Parts: sequence; structure tokens; C-alpha cells
Amino acid sequence: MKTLKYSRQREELYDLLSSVKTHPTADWLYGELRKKMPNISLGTVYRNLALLIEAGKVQKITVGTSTDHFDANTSNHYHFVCNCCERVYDLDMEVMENLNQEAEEQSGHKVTGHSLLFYGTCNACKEKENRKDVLQ
Amino acid sequence: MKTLKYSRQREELYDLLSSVKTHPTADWLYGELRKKMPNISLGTVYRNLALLIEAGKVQKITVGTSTDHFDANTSNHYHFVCNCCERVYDLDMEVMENLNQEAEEQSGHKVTGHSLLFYGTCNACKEKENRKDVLQ
DNA sequence: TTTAATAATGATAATCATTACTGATTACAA
DNA sequence: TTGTAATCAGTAATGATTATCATTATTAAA
Repeated sequence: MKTLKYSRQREELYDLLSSVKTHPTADWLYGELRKKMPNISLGTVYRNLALLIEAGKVQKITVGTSTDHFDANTSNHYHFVCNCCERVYDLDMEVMENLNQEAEEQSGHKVTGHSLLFYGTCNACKEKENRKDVLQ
Repeated sequence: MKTLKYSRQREELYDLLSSVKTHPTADWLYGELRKKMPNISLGTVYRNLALLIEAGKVQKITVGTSTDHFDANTSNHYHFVCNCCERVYDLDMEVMENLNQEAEEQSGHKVTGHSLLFYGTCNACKEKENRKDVLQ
């Protein structure tokens, strides 16, 4: 059984991820952390994200793009991903717990959870589009 | 405007993907196609999958594992992925079209669709577990 | 305090899925 | 036929993530 030791890098990483409302990629976190700790390496970011996920303090969000996103909010909630800028947003919709049971009854598989992801164009990108139209 | 020309490789790929109930990876499709066409290359599989997706005849399914899965059933439906073997199954549940509007009203973003993915342990893996217990 | 055990680090190499490139081949409209 | 553009196989490149390794830092016990 491996016990965690304190590390400044992990603490700063978790503080940063907890402080943002967005759902950053490992690379974005790396860039931010380097401002305070110029020697931190990308491997350390990935390694500590994995440890925090294992500890149940962080969740990984996969949205179909090439890079994963991370979230310090581990409570079950739904996301929206913008097809245009690939940013991930939280949605304030109630979680449908009953769906798991419904899926289990229908399929016979043991269902432990679900993830619901909406996609489309975010407000920021919609406005950018409108500005482009005007300039046309 | 680029027009598609006939290709045996693309036809066989689509026939194969249409014929299976599973949701194979590019590499699995490659392995199967090589039985008939030993010289086909993995790049050709990926290139034609992309063309078929663009043509709306195939959809890509991302389930949080390292590799993408593909599905010739492009109608909107939900999936189950096994945490154990990573296989992807179709679910026969009715699609909740109303969710898009609900998410749009709540967030203000333009919502064009959603994907709902259940996870847990599939029947095949549950049985394998049971067999292990017996042998213990 | 020292010390000993071991977790964590930065740097870098390796991996793995996917994409891009290239020169040869093929489909197909004129 | 023939011109041309799509497609191919083979291979190199890419990009995200993971593994390795020698060194450093944390922690609990002496």
C-alpha cells in the first residue's frame, strides 16, 4: 500500500484546478503552473493528476477531442463542449439518477454510472461568428 | 468540391462495419480487412473512416478509453461501455430529444445534440468474474 | 537531531493512436 | 484512349500520454 507524501507541485496543481470554473487540459495547467514554478515538468502534472483521480479528488473528462480535460468537481454533473473552441462548460441541470437503473434493466449489464455530454456552439463562439458576419 | 470515386477498400470497410453489431476500433477493422485484402494499410482504414463520417454514413464513438470506436448506425442512440473489457454495446432506450432544449435554455449556448454513455460491467465480464470466484 | 526508507521530481525517452506525405496506381468523364 | 484527380500502400511525422531513471525531498523512527 503506497502512501502519498506531501509535494508542493501536487498542492499547487490541486489549488489551481479547484480555483478555475473551466475544465483545463494538462497542458494548460502545465503552462499556468510554470509561472510560479518554472521547473515543473509536464510529466509531473500528468502523474499528479493520476494520483488525484485515484484519490477521488479530481475527475477526467473525455469529450471526443484529442486532449482530455480535468475537473476538481467530482460530484456528478453534466457538461457542454463547444464544437468550435473545444471549451468545456458545466451545466446546471439535475442529474437523472434513474437512468442507470433503466439502462441496467434494459441491457442486463451492471450499470454503475453515466456521462451526459451536450455539444454545439458556445456563447463566446456565437458572438465571434456574428462579428465576422458584420465585417463580411 | 471533392467527389468520391469508387474504391474496393472503402466498400469492404463499410460492408464490414455495417455487418457487425459491435463497435469496432480502427485496428480491429484493419485486422479483419487484411484477411480478404492482405495489402490494405491502416492509413487507408482511417482515411476511409473519415470520408464515411464526412458523408454521414458512419459515426465515431469516443468512450474515454485510448482508442476510438466506430458505428455504421448513425441514428441517435445511447451506448454502454464496459469498464473491464472496454467493449461498447448499443442500448435500446428512447432518445430524450427534449434534453437539448433544456440544456440550451439553461446555459444559453446553442445546443445541437448530446451523447449519453453508460458504464459498468458487461454481462460477459460479470460471468468471467463469477467463474473466477468459483475457482478461488 | 540524524538516519533510513521511499515517494516525488525534472528531464528525457518510449509508446501508441492517429494523421500527413509520397510516388505509384486506379477510376472515370471527355 | 487519355487526362486528371482520387485512392492506394508504405512509411514518416505528430501529438498526447506514460514510463524510466538518477537525484531530491518528505516522513517516521531511532
